[in-house]
Amino acid sequence: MPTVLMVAEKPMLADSIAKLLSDGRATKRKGWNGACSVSEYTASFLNYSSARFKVTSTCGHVMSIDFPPKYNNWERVDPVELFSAPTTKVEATAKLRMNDYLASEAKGCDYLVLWLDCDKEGENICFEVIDAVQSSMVKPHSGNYMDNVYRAHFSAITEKDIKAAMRTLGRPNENESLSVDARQELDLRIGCSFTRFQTRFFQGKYGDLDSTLISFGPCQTPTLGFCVTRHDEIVQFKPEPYWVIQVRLKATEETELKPEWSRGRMFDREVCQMFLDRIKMHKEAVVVEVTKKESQKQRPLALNTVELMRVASSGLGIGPATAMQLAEQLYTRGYISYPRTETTSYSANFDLRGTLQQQAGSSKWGATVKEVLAEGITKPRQGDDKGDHPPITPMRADDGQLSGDLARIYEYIVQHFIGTVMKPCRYWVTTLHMTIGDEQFSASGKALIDEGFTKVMPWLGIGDDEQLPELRRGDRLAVKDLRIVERQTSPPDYLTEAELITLMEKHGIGTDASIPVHINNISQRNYVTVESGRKLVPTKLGVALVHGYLKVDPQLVLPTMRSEVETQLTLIAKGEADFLAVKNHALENFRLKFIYFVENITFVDALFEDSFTTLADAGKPFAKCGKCRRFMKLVQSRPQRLHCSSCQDTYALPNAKDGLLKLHMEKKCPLDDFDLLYWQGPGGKLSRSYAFCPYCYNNPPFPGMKKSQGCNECTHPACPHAFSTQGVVKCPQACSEGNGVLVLDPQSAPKWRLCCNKCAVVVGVFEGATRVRVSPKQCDDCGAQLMSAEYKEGKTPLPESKTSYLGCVFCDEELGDIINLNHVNRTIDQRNRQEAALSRG
DNA sequence: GCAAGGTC
Repeated sequence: MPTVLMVAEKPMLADSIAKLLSDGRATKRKGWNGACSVSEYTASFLNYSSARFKVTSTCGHVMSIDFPPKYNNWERVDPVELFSAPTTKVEATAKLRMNDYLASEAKGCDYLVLWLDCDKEGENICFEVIDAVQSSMVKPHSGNYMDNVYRAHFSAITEKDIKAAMRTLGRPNENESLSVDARQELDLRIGCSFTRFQTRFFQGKYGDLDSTLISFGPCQTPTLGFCVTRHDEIVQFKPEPYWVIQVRLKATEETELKPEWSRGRMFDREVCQMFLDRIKMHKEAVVVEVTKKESQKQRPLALNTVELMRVASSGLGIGPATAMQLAEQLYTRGYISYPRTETTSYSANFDLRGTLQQQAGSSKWGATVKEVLAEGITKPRQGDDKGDHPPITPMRADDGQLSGDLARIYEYIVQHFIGTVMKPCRYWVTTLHMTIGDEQFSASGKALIDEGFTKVMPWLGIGDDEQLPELRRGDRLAVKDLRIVERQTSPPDYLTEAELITLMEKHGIGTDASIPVHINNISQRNYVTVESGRKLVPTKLGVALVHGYLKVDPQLVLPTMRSEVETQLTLIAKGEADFLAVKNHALENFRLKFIYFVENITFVDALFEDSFTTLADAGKPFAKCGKCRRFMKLVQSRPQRLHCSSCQDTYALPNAKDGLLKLHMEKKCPLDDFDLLYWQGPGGKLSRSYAFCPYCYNNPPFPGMKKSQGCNECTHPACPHAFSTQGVVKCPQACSEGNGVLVLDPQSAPKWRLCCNKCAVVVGVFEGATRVRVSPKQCDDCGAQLMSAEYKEGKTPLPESKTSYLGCVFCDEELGDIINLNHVNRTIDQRNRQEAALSRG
């Protein structure tokens, strides 16, 4: 009996496929990588009356593309090289060990059936799976491995579709896969080369440019472009005055009517005045016609991901990335169906009624649901079936466990679902046509006929205030007021997140899964900020960048940058163009663009100069330069650095966020006379800390030393700050990075501590001592340097209340708690646990 | 430290 391995794109799909194909008889077990599951059953296959089936999955892409490690040095590698550098494939998610996992499940299998999503990415993952399992599977008699590899083509996760796909297996499509390979390589080379170049060019050049990374990408940059384009429209907008005739009529005893003038806006006051003069003697308006026609507000289409993100942002004030995290949670907790889908149409056998019934007990909309169930469901509008997943729908009722934004997202999904099976909202639109003299005016209002779905989505409903008073042809209304009003044309508002999502979708920038990532990116990179109403306002960095591209090469920021490449890639997918030819052509095109951009960067820089202050104008005097003995300034915007304006030098500094940087007690480096500084990382008392010389930190003084090292790693044989004098003992953890040494942290009083100069180990010593020193003498037993400590009278924890101590803190058992090794042990425990987890995996 | 695309 042959064994057939079947692989889906995600665990959930593997489960569904196995369940459908085995009519629910499959047995399920957890895969050893912790993420996937394996379902097994027996059924017929090809000409075999009986075959053993194993259904499992990947978790998206198995592999990801990157440059080999030696190209990851931003200092040494010229970014233009990234257009020709080799690339390698690395596992997309290392901890899942997907290659090993798939290979182990494939052992002894005779056939492979690929059930990856039916799109280009899925086709590409097919070949990643093939690469992973090929050598583990049984070789076919023909000798050609691919003979036993099949591809299932399905357009919905329904019994009918999945079973049909199983009956009509095809082969994986290499061209489609190649088009994705090309896309990946282009994105990598283009994105990384531009990002590295512009980051290195601008970073450190300006004082208030707050960004450690100035990224560029074929999706994120056009996304930013949309926001800046709107910003430009607002800034460039010139308000123009215009005039209208405004009239107030007495409609009934209590109500007034303010109809609109048929000529609308007049951009010439004199002309407007002329019209007013012609009619101002009239004391009445005459109703000349009343039209009344029925209109409808359409129900929503079944909910997909992009629409959920839009509503979350504009209606609930929840950003797309957060909205998707919440939706993911609702899904894993069983409240809603799979939240990543493009489909806006329910399949023919979708249990609308059953889904609706689950909501009948709700205190919020139970009554409405019962009405709909009693009257009967209205057939939903016809949406688009993309064949991926069913629309997002509730799967079970709220059991009171949901709160906050999680509950709000859930409630919206329920309301939206109920809305799709209700009637449209019907209303009358009444329009009154009136004349005052020869001028025409009109007013229109809405009156509800049937609220339909707006009963459950009340914010879309028609308000009572939209009604007009009952009037008939021939009615005369007294003019209460007639005048010219001056107004101004107004600029558009900043782009909302919801509008941005729509623009991205329209131009094919990103996918439903990646749209929130791109929006997050441009905000985290400090290109835009999210303001009230989730409006996206570009920062001056965002504006300067986009204007720079527009000046040098507008294509770099236009939405067509992506779509034009996509068009080319589709030719590969269809087999109409050669993979290498298209890829190389696009690469060469962007390589030339890159070179041109580099050559013309001064044009971009000119815009930066207008927006940002130079280093010399920024920052505050901080520490003295060893060369000129003048104060260097500390520039605090990220990445923080020191700048000497007289020497025109800039020195990089330790750059973790929230760390503490200060002068090191007015001490100087004996090598270069620079003021020494002291750095404590963001973890407070548990993080590494050390003294360092800003010059040596950037220009390692001795062979074997690297950049970014402090005095605690300096090999100076005699300097009082170097580890040769301040080091106490080899790190007890034998840290992986090499020969770690515990070095006295010179500014740690009163919680004195030793920090390993290689790893995260921290040892507390002599807490409360007024003075702690490392002695030049060594312990005869263990070889550690002796340490001395001094305490104030009455405040000493030392044995026999002594106030001073000299000895080996590691051998002297009398010291007890005065030496605190807790953190060492904790670090070692952590490491052991990690290693154990890895070897188990 | 970099892209965009899958999904956990």
